[in-house]
Amino acid sequence: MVTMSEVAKAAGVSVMTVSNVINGHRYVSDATRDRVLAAVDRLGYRVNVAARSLRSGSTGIIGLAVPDIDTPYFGQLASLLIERAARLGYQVVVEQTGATRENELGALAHSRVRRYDGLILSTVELGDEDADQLRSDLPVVALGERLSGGHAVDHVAMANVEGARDATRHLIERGCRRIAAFGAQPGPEVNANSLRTAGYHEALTDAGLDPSPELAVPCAFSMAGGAAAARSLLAGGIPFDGAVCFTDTVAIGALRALADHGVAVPDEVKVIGFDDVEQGRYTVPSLSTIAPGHSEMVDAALRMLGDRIAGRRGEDEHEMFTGPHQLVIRQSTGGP
Amino acid sequence: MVTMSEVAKAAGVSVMTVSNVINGHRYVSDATRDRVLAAVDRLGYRVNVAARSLRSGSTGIIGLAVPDIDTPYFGQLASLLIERAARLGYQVVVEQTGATRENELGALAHSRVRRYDGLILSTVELGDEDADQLRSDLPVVALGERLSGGHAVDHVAMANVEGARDATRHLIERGCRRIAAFGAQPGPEVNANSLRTAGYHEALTDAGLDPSPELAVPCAFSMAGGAAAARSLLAGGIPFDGAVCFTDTVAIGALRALADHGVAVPDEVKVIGFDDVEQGRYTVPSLSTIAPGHSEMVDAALRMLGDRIAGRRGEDEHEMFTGPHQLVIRQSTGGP
DNA sequence: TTGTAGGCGTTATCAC
DNA sequence: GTGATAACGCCTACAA
Repeated sequence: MVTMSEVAKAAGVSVMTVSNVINGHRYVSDATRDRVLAAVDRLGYRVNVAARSLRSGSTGIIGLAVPDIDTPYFGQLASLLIERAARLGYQVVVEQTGATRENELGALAHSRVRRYDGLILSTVELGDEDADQLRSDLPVVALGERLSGGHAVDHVAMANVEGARDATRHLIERGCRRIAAFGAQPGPEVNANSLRTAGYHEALTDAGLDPSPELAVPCAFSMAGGAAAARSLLAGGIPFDGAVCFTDTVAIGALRALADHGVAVPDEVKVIGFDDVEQGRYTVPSLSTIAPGHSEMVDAALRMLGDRIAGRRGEDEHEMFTGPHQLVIRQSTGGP
Repeated sequence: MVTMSEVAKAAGVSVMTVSNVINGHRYVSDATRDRVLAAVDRLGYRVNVAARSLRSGSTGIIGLAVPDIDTPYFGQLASLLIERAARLGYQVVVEQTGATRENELGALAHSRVRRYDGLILSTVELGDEDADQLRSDLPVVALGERLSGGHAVDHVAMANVEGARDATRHLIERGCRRIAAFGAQPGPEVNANSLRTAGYHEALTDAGLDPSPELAVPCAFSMAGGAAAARSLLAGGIPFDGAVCFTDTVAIGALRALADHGVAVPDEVKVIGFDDVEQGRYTVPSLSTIAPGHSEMVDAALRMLGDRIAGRRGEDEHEMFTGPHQLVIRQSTGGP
């Protein structure tokens, strides 16, 4: 392993001069710089980041903890984050929690966190009761909904209520009267399910429609979940003419199940998702959805993390950002 | 930041004893161990990996360079790799190259590589002419096809020729006679396109069918690419009754375009993909495909990397592994 | 403009 | 069983 002192020896200068050249500091003559760079090239010297980290106290690495990266939503999130972080000079370690509370806590608690300058934690199962754990010395930004606010974390959220409300309202405007909600799960907890359920109910109530409990079908946020939810209604003979799916993956699964049962979308049932994953442009029919402002969310998360790493915000000042949301109309609700 | 020496002081022992406890070494009495662990807990001590890395010379980090992680194929690859690597005690830094040769080389050349114990490089644009660059002091495993073999790298590949041949043969057995290839690009280079094209031709020839150049449509390995390829045939009025798509994403795009043109799959045209991404189970119709043995490939890559990191293989001994492939029959070719 | 000394936190070695 | 010491490679001060 080539070290600075070997380069220094080869170039006939001191270690410090090599360091200055490597880090682009001033006060190095052109001649010296050239000699050093030549030696660097010749010997194949590369900075040892471990030593640099030890010295500087920072690692240049951000952790990203998500349930599973092989999922359209989290894949897109990770892709954006890695790209933007790279521009800021950070690399990203991806941890998969499998959406278990245990692993989400693990991402915080494990010794490995000493490796990160900051952590972006996409919480799914982490609830209010765990918020204390987030008070670590590690800068953390929570990305998700399972926190009711007022907690000791910076937080980036989606417009869950408003998005689900707009999606439901859109179906109502398109003439639907019996609108199912796939992924619904009313409850006191603050999470994507309950917030979107609230938005769904809000739109129904605003339109003078009665929420029918049998149309609020809980399901996993996955294609399999969406397919199962749709099948359960179809098999039960419960009529519906619209489906608000709480994620695009749920919607894709629902489209699949509807196709299996020979139900025409959008003619007999209109379907809308939530997330605006790229996939939705290519389903048959293409999928209407709520775009939750991924790009803005990633930017906000990085900005918050950067501020905190740099100590630009006090221990007890916490920021909150909600992504802008937008209705995207495609074929599954009668769009072009 | 709590250090070992603070813990040592609190527990009334030396730093070395703390280190021994942390690392589970022998020769520590139970009483001492308990005292140390209590102090660790009380002070919230966490190992500083930078210092440990500096000392040990290894980082516990593997790099994974892929074109874009927000893609079903690479997402699945990354997910599997992160999971398996975690079990081996490694974390994974994901780099996105955008499939440019420049960035793929960058993943190798940049100073940052000193951060990795090893690198898994999913080559797309890196060709034979770059193989020399792979001769770095960093353990590297190439995952992909753009290398003709005999090079100075460990290499994990897919059964491209055989997979494409089996896919094509399957369409022929199902009665197709004018079979398009979306993503085809014959040529002397060794890459996924040309190898799969070769397999496609092989199956046609074996069956006594003439490869018709107008049916070999080059396209990007993406949904947009597949849609464009299918549209170009449809718009050109070129008849075809089968389509071998060189990736599942291409196939999903093709399904979309066929649906737009009112072409029934599988009745009028049978479609098969390559990769077996989860998505393909939920398309309408569900997608027949070639499963390339992802799991085995990831295991092989990690094993090779591990061997090399541990120095269990000589500088000039290089290994090569080809994943097992399997035909998966779903609705798009008349399956259940 | 260049060089010297010291320490970041950890662990291997070797005494005790 | 436990502890003192010396590195690992780099960079901030300070000195020359």
